[in-house]
Amino acid sequence: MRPKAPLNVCLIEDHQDYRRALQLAIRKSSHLRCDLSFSSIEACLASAAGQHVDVILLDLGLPGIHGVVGIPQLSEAFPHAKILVLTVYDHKPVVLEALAAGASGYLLKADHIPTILRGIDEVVAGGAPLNSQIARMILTTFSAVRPATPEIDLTERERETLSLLTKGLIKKEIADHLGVSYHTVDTHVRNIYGKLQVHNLSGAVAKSMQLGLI
Amino acid sequence: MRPKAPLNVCLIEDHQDYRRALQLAIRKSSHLRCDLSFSSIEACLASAAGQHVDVILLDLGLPGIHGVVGIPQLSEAFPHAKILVLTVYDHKPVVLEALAAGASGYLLKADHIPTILRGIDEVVAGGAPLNSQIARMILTTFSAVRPATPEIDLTERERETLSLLTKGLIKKEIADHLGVSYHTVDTHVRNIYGKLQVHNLSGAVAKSMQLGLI
DNA sequence: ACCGCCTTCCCGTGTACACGGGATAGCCGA
DNA sequence: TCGGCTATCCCGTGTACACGGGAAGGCGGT
Repeated sequence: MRPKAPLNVCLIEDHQDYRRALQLAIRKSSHLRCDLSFSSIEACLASAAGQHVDVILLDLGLPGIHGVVGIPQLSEAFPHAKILVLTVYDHKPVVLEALAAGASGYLLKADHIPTILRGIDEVVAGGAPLNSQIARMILTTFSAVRPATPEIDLTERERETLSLLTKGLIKKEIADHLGVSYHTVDTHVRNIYGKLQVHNLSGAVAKSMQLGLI
Repeated sequence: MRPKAPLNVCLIEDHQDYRRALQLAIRKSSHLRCDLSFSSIEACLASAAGQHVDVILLDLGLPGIHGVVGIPQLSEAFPHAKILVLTVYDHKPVVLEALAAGASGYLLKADHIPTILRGIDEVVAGGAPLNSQIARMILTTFSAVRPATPEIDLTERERETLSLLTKGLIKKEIADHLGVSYHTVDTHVRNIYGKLQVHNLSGAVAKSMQLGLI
């Protein structure tokens, strides 16, 4: 079941107490090793470069290089390592950035130690351990992209108009873009309002993006 | 910590043995009840309609109505229930369909019983328990869509304002909502324009949604 | 103590939008 | 052939917005 060689876990976490506790907990698992532990990304890159690392447990709110910024650097320095974010931040932009930057999982410090240990194993096994709140955030973010688009059928021109609106153009610019008059665009927009049941441009843009119409 | 009333869990699973085992395991948790257990969606809809259910553990490969198809029907019959998929299927289309149809979580039968029990609690707490393989699938599916977000830090008020804008409210309504004057909202919006480099509401809404700022 | 940032409020001008009307023309299916 | 849909164009009125200015209080950091 377990791989024969123990997994090398590297900690990057600036809170001494939490880091120590984590390190101790990890060391209790016979299949895990945790000899690398740093309070900043710089320190890790400086001291651990070239070492074999399987999993990096990374805090985000670090002194010096911020975790999100450091993810690509860590990926480069430790190409085989999976990066598992472990932080208190649960704000959407941070989460999305971290995952986009290459993190393989995202746990919160509110998660219990056993959950974190399980996360280490899961990430090595090719999984993506996510705190369930984080998972929900991601699902709601992307469920916008694929709702069973309930019968809102815009005409071709309306879709074009909407698409240009979501680029921030004003009606006049859209008119030029489509080679029609301002009035035509205005009419299209009115019809869009009717179909989307909104009463202003920002509402139309919001709704169309939520419904994945564009 | 625990809510006083026990949570009602409903099982829909056609494998007798697995269902029994699950039911026993759930009943061992003092805060969970599991009196409803069916081998098909039809049976569940026929017998349990109107009952109060907190969580539905749903298998997908069922005789009769397939799980994915049944999710909307279950949502309608049990509006308050969270649907937690528990199946062997880990194929992407099935997973995405199930989640798009309204499932609040997706676990695999390979997950251990304690994981499933934890999933029940998480889903009730508003989380989205995902098997880590499933989570990875979702991340890779959507990571293509997401460009690296350049750091845009809005203030709290700006975020609130933006959030209300994406609901289609006009400035005056936002002012009322936040309990401030129109002028204040106007100022916030101006600052948002500066940070997002746009010049109108629809552009701000579009950009913030593209960047996942809200 | 001071500076910078956030939040709050205000004035005024010009512009863009929302929406009530209306119209013409082409295309397609009944 | 006629009604329905789409696309195009137009007028006019009232409203909302964009943005130029200005200012004051709070709060945190130096």
